[in-house]
Amino acid sequence: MKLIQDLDACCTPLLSSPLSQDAAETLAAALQALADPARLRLLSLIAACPGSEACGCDLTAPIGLSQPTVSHHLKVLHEAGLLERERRGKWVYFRVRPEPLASLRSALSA
Amino acid sequence: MKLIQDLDACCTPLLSSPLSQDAAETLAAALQALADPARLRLLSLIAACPGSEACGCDLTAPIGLSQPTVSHHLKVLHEAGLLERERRGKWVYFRVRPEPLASLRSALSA
DNA sequence: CTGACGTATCGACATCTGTCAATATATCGG
DNA sequence: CCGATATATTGACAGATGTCGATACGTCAG
Repeated sequence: MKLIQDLDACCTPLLSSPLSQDAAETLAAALQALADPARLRLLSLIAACPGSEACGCDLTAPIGLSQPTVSHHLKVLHEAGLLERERRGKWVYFRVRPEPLASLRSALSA
Repeated sequence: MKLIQDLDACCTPLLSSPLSQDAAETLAAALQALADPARLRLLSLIAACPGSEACGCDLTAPIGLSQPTVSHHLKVLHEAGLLERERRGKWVYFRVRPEPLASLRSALSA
């Protein structure tokens, strides 16, 4: 399993030099985490909340998927480093981490 | 099937407002086209060639996959608008189109 | 026309992925 | 401790995806 943490380290801009197999796998894993409509909507939904953070309990209804499915997508985003996760009592709050998105943007440049 | 052409039209920056289901599907389709190690390597390989263009016949060996598989990936990239395709005699040349990558970068911004 | 070569398509297959219902785990209020 | 509520995990399943060998298609040289 590729670690998405080191996107910066691994990924010179896509169009500037040929990617190694390893770099390609790392970058692909990061893109894969984003390449799902439900996950994109979750990210944008959370980003639109005050403080760029939202309680998990407020995310199931607007996405229109079952609670386990939403939980699954949140886990994928969290493991990709795109979301911070914080437990407060019975609730779990998620906050968008903008850094990996910035890394992705520069990896997709010339 | 989502048309990736209208990425600009559809996709306000991810973190600026909640995505509609339609916009999310379009953006996800574009990301999906990129989210594969072989395709990323093909893109970067082609971009590194003089004129950002390469003959298909020179792409199979460095990628290390069968000819049908490489042809399949090139088709995916072409249908996503990421590659131009031009036949010259028995050869087919591919050129990187930077525009959709730029659209993706801005879609992944705040 | 024929053979050679580059490319595309087809069919098959294993694997991955998104989804849900059922169930487990965690936390709190009383 | 108990019940209620939020969240996570499990198991199952259908559909998508990456891969290959075999084969078809296009184009050119002779």
